Amino acid sequence: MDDGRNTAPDGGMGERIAALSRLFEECADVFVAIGDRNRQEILMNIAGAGGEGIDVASLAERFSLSRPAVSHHLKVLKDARIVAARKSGTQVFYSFGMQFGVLEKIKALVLGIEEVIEEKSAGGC
Amino acid sequence: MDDGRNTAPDGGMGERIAALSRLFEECADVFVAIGDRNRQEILMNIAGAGGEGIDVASLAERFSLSRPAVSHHLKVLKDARIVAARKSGTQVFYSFGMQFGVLEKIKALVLGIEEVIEEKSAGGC
DNA sequence: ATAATCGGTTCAAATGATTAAACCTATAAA
DNA sequence: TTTATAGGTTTAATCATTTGAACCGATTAT
Repeated sequence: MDDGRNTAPDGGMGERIAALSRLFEECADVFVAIGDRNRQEILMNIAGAGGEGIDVASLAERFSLSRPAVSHHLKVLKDARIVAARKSGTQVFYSFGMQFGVLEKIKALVLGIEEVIEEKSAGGC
Repeated sequence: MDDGRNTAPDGGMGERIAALSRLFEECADVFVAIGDRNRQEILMNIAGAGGEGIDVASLAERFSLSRPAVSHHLKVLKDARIVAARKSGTQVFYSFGMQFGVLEKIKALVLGIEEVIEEKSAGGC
């Protein structure tokens, strides 16, 4: 039952695609988060801010963006586990922190894509 | 005004962040493309379709999506160099083709992120 | 030639994302 | 206590994206 040529067979290739699909789904919020230009620049400012991180007001005044807008983007980045928030007094310092399995998933995704591409060029002979 | 604490940290780190920022910007359209759930599923169907690819009508009937909608998503994926289009008669077959430097840029991005993270944890002492 | 099919494009409507003002909570200082 | 500051949340407006109907060009068959 596994001479799988086309669509999505139950055998080897289908399983691989299914795993890849799962990874894509798990990374969706990350891609949405880092696909936006404003959030990319916010993220780069956070990344360049040193280990202490950077507070929201300092970020806001760099982008001609309102604080609520920056706050919203920070929430998107935080929910995607791309940045971490550390509270200190009345202010909140955001720091670059993709290390919570996010990077590993992206790396697994890239690897999965490469495998599928290899499988394709190998199956063409 | 700028005593080098906030904006673009001096020396090596600033250069690294700048390079990372450039990569982020170059990958933006890719992230937007694969951040969308519909496009992810379309992409997975293309990836599981074999080397010949899959035509638009076949894709459209799998998603309870109109053909123009699918066509739109395919354009987004194609513009981001994630899929390739091959014309055959009246129909167009789309195939998975991230190999036009896209994957390399993502890998460079991941590497750059890892470097920044390492730099951060090393610079804390 | 006409007719039929496939798929891209245009356009307007619906949906979703971004934005800033106003407001609320929490912490710090007076 | 009161006052001030930082930042998150809510709301309403604006903007971008998504969607399908209608249409168009290209290709194939009759």
